[in-house]
Amino acid sequence: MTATARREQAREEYNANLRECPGHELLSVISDKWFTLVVSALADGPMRYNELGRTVAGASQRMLTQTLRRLERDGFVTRTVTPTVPIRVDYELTDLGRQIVPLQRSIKAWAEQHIPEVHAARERYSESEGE
Amino acid sequence: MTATARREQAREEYNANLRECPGHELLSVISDKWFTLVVSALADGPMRYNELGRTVAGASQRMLTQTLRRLERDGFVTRTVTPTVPIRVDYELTDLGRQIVPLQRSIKAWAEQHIPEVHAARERYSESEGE
DNA sequence: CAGGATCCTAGTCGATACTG
DNA sequence: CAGTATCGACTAGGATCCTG
Repeated sequence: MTATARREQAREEYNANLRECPGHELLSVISDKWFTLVVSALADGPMRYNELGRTVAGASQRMLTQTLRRLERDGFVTRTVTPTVPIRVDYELTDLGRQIVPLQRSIKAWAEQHIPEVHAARERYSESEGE
Repeated sequence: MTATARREQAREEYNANLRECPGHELLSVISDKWFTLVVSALADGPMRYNELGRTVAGASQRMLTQTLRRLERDGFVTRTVTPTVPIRVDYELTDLGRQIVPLQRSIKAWAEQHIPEVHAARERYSESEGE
């Protein structure tokens, strides 16, 4: 089992390296299913929790909360609680949050330009490989 | 159960929309754990299967094969079989594959510039929230 | 050499129900 | 209103063994 253990350790070290790589770390953050949606929803201005839930329709409460917590933790949004009754919570992009919008746009631009080629490639592939 | 069914359908429609959105589709492709590694390995020139396995150390055979198949299917790499004994298979970036390198670089650039801010935000967060 | 097939586990995600 | 807690379904990913 020594070989197995050694492999496992190698893999973990490798994963650790990957996690430390800024590029991959950022990718894992922005490729989150809801990240982009929430950020672009907030790009137009601050929003309250339920308002976000309606705008980003499709997100369960759990996912919305989780995404917002992550965004707050990573410094992309601020969370402002107004302890009225009923309570009011506003989310707003930080400077960092606003700075990621251009990057998202360039990704989107690349996608719109080249995704058709990907689709074409897929069709050729499934054609030649049968079904 | 009608309400449940309706919600489920709404969610699936939403997911379908997301999948049709080029931006998210691209993100789901390039955020794959091994995609970037394989592409940048191939950026220096064609490589054989085992060669790739060594360069992208940490990938299991299964993942390597899976990633390569996806890359081939999506038109990012070509797979060339030379039926010698033993068999030889070369992988090489296509034009499309080469065109994604600049995008990866701009993502990496953003990451290297701003990830430190994310880390700082995380420290503040875990400090203030205890633990 | 370059994979395919199989099994298995750890984490992800959504639904549901409950709370300050 | 803005969440938290818990549960089950699902699946991605790795290990392992086998083949043309």
